[in-house]
Amino acid sequence: MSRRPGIKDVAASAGVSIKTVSRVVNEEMAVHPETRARVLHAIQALGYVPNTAARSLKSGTNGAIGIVIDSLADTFFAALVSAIERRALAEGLSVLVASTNLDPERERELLLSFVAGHQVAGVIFAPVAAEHPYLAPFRSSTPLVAVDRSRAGIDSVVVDDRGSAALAVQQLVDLGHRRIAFFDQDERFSTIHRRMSGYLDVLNAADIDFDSELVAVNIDGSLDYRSEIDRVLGLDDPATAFFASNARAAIELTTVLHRTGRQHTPMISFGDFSFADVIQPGVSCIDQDPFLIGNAAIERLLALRESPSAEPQEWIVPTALLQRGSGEVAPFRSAVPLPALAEGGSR
Amino acid sequence: MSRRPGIKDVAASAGVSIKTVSRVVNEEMAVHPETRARVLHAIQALGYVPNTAARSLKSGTNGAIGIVIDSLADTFFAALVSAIERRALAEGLSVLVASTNLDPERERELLLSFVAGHQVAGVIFAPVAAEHPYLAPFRSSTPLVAVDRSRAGIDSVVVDDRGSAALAVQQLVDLGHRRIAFFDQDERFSTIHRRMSGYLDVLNAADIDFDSELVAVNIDGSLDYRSEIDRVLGLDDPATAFFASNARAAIELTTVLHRTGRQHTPMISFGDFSFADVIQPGVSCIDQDPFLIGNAAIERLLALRESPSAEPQEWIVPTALLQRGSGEVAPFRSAVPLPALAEGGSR
DNA sequence: TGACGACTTGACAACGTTGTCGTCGTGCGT
DNA sequence: ACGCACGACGACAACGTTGTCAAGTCGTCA
Repeated sequence: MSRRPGIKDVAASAGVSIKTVSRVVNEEMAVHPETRARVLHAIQALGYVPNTAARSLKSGTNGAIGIVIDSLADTFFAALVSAIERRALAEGLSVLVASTNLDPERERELLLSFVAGHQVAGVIFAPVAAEHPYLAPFRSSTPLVAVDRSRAGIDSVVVDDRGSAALAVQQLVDLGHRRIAFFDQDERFSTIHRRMSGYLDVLNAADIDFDSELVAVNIDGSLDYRSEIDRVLGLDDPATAFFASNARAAIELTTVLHRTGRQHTPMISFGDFSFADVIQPGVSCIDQDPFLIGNAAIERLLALRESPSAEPQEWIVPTALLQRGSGEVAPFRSAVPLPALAEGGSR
Repeated sequence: MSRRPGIKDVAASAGVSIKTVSRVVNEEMAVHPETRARVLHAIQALGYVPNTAARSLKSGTNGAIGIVIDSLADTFFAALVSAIERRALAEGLSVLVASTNLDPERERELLLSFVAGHQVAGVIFAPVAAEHPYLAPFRSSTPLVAVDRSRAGIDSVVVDDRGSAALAVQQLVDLGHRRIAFFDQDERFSTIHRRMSGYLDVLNAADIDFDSELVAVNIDGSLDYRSEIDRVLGLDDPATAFFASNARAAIELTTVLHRTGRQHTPMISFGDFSFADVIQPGVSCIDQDPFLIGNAAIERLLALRESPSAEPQEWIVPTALLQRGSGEVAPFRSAVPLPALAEGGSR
């Protein structure tokens, strides 16, 4: 049979030159209405669809924005991509997604493939490696925006990790907690490092000694939450509350605590998750809205398209402490007198 | 400054012809090792990355597989895409994702853009429209696989909606339930239509009259779960159990029931969701594994690449009824004597 | 009437890569 | 010594589209 119809076939069928067809397709003016109608009819009849590859070869850009994230199976990133896609659509841009699975080498491949290979109109990525020297040649021509984790010299959209974490921990301290477990510390994420700083800030300000026994360290994602939880709750001076440094940890914590009948253990999570407000008690969270972050990221990217040589900015997206119950509970056996707050929380 | 290095620059720098560079990049044999080394060195030095657009223009395919789904914010689809991406990566294919938001017109645009515009190596899509006549010209050249919802004449990967739903409803009937609410009926999805058939199958076989009062109808996603739940529980002959026809409905049901203190109302969900096994009682589910479906879909797609003219097949991916508690409860006031089962469920 | 501008159209090159084919040299068999 | 096969490489066209530029038609104004 015949191959896909190309612009040539349309031109022949409409009795015009290929350039005129091109003009019609691209909605350039200066085409006689009658000619346009003939061409349109031929396009319709043949089912012509312009070839994207040829188009972007010619124009040097492919009208897509590349997104590189940790994993699509992560609901935070899935929602992030969804937000970006919606806005990109309105802008007439399509979306190219790929996951790194936290592998810096794969990150490199993907970013170079997008920027140099596909010549995307811009890239939004959750950085894995500490530095991305290989992106330097493209800085001036392709807008790059880091999300979730910031990097020096690159436009970034992040939340105030340190401050937000401090807010959460402060609430626990105000309720009388002195032994707050930190789940989990993970070398791979600078965000978590900053959240730890916020945690330490509060302890310092409240004159509470930092105890590394209260920190669960996650090596390559292989932390056994069950046994770590048992450990910190079994210390001579046990934890009276949990601070989950990320949603994944919060989910694990919640699951284990519920399964073992300790669902009333005070806890606050950095990062919301579905059902955090359904279970009893509701899990109090620092809410890090993926839609907000996604929208901010693509907004920044679109701005960079206009003025490519703008200085890199770091955008801080606001968070909120959602008080749902789990984080508004004083220690069961408190050594200090409780303030009026006690049970129940606000809201 | 200088523009991005092209194959010509590499050729000049290495002192060879562009064709030789092409050979090295594509790992064709018949290149002298020493020459190859020179070229490789030049590539390294210049930071050359081959242009994808030109490549796919020449070869007629772009080495990507297109995925068209309802929405990335839906965890089921996010996991599905994640599974497909992993397998595609192993195959050296990249992934192009886009959401329809259930708009058939947008589905059409996306599918045509992928198949005709981008000339993808294959498409996996969750069909929205009842028919896709515009895909006919590509049937022979581009592998197409429908997921989640099957369509005549197109390779499909689905679960046995009718049988699985029947399995769940049967369990409720076996426990003595005669008034089982169906949440929700939604015209837009044929899967839900088939699940309804399974529901009716069981009622018929058990000689239970179908009562349309027990069915919550969702028009364009605007169902008010809260009031519908109140309605079916307030009937003269009220519902004693719920069958959620989809995960979204299950989440809404669970949320409302928990918030209103009726969390022990018997219920089974078609479709698992996170935390279904954490809350108390756990929500019994028909488990429809997105990874299983994703893997099957891409496996079928890869097979179609080998033999493009194979007859369309419908693959049925197995489901499992996860008994977690909520679906193993007899009616509170049962008109019939209870079998030995009673409370607690198996597992 | 002639010239000039506005509008419409087309021929052709170019984008960066790969496929086709031909050339050149070298080693081997006879 | 001659021919032949084979390995290594390059010149050139082609993929489908858009940008550049020139050419054609028509109406209008002096």
